[in-house]
Amino acid sequence: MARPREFDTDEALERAMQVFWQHGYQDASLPDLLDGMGLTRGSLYKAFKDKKSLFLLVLDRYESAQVDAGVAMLTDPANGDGRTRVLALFGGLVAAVAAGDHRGCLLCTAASSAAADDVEIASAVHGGLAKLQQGIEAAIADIEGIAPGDRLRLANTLLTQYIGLRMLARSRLPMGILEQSVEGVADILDRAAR
Amino acid sequence: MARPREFDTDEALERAMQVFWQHGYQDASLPDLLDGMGLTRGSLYKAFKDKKSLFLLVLDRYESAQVDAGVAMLTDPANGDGRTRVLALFGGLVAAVAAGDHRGCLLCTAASSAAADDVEIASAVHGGLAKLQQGIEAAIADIEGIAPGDRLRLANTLLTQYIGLRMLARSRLPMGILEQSVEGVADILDRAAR
DNA sequence: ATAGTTCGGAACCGATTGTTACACAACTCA
DNA sequence: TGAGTTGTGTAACAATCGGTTCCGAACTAT
Repeated sequence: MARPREFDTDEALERAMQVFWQHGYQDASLPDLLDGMGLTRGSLYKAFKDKKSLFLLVLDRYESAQVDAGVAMLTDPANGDGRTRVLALFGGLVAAVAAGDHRGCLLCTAASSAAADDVEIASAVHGGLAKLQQGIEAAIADIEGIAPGDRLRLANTLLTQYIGLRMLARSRLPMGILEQSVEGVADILDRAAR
Repeated sequence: MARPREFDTDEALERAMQVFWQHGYQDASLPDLLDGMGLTRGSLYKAFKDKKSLFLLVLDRYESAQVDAGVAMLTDPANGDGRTRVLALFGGLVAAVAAGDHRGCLLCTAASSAAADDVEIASAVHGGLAKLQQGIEAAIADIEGIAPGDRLRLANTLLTQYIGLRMLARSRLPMGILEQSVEGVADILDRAAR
């Protein structure tokens, strides 16, 4: 009935996520996206409406890929006890930076930018972070010695730590913080568990 | 010999800081700055060279005003013991947000934006954060029961916590984290001191 | 008075922003 | 094969960006 699409929508979305992840919502220019996605203006607007709609799809993809993977790791008993799983989350973060990944967290970057003024974007960002929050809380619940009443507060502390570290990862600042952050988190966990 | 400046340079710089604080370096447009500072293009370029030079002056002002004030509070024994001083830092942060201040941290915002690619800006940002790091470490040194070898790591953990909280403050997300963050920090301190 | 400097303000620069319009190509279905 | 439909590619859009340059007016110091 009509001409078929010459590119794979899913793959284009994946590439768009990489561009937004590196540059943020506003600082990712349309030429940046077109280059990264490998298509032209006409195709992009035909397939994804406009820049904001594309970003909302990317946020959704990020949540169902990156965030859900982290939550799955935090909640799967096969990965060890709760303490091990939490430390694995932060260890993965440090390892990524050591490997040259300075993109930080797509959600955190969006949350602190002017993009957060948009209701739909803010809502999507909030959903992703809340999901991560619950993942951390679930892992904490699998650590012995931590009172149930302390779980939420501790989870919030760790989520804040996670956000701070990902911002530092993005900054490329030689503060020497990331290198010993896992030990710092381990201290928090071990001293909370008594 | 010449016509005197009709505006106060210091006051203009203060207003410029407010604009950059709220919008970040890139997202603060020239009209934004002109409106906020209450002067015209000709005057701004005559007095401050260009946008980047103005921002560097603002970063310097931020460090010698906001950061130094925080460090002074962290290091002055008149404000109580080290624990009290650290908690006051975070308490002030929470109070500011509760009062409607969602500007976050000028240094943190700059650090995570593309402005950090500029060497001079990155250097100034690093200097400010390092100063804060040392202030926190000094306060920790005044807490009994914390081994000297643990101070730096604990200071880094708290600085990360501080950065994360200020990013959350900027996001306006209703995560319910800021409200109980002081208790979370108190837990970290109390459990580290044994 | 005069030389020197800064003022506010407008005009303009080239570049970039996200978006739209349109002609053409490609495909399916009858 | 031809009609109908949709994607592709490119040009052009209006708006804004940061930055620069000009101007007559205002003012001070010599």
